[in-house]
Amino acid sequence: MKYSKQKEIILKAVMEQKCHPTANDIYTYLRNENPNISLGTVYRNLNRFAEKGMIYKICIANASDRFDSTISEHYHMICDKCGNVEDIEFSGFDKLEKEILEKNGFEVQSRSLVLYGLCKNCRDI
Amino acid sequence: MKYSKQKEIILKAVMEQKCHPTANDIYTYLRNENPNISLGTVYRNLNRFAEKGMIYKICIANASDRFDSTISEHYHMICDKCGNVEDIEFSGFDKLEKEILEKNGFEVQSRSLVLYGLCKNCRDI
DNA sequence: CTACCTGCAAAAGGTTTGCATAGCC
DNA sequence: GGCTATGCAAACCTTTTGCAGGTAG
Repeated sequence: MKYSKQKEIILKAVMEQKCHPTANDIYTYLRNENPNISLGTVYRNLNRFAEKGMIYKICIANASDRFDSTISEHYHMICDKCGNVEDIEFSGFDKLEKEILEKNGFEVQSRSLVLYGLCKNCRDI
Repeated sequence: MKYSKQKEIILKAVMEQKCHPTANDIYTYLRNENPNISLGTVYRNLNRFAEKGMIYKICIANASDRFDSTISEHYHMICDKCGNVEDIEFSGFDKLEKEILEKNGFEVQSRSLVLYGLCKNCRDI
């Protein structure tokens, strides 16, 4: 992948943000220092990075995709009330995927698990 | 919920289609016999049914939502090549969700698991 | 009668894309 | 110099919504 200043700052921004930013979050964040950067470029590069496995793209029901600098196997829980995204460590799909391959002939290549509910804060209110 | 002819045929259509139809699939299917039905009505009612738990809404990354007449706990695998959706039976989240509640205070209310990969047919090609 | 429903069409929201220009190697 | 990336804006796709008229209870 060819170097560009934009790629550099977009990737850096994802790494810095701990809160699972959307493409638009990144765009807004970068606009401060780089008023000319375009939303199209942010989308293009985030998707490229995700394709290459450099970052992880989280697809969420009825909401913007989010991006995550953590690429090890993990999943997400999202609060239906405040929208906060938290990480979950889980690695319990091996057995299931083996069974699926044997029974259905389906070869799993990636997985998306999102748990929806209420986070601690919103439950307490 | 108040009766309407449209609700009746939309619900019937979901029950008849075994292939996890999108809202637009249902719309196209119903148009043959009911040229006046509107896409808005199809969306409105599918969402209402899903809210009431009468059908199940499957949210898929970068694609239209699909609807499923099976409402028991199950998940889906989707072929990246042909787009086919197959059912998976799985009920292994109880332990994980209990841990999450204890550790993070997050109360899971619903879950979305989608496995992406290659189905038998597409692997054979 | 009244509340809820429909069809229609327009709007919304998120994301992608075509094009001309600019930048890396 | 050639090829790829960018900025901009328009297009795109799916889904939602406002409105005026219709229908169930």
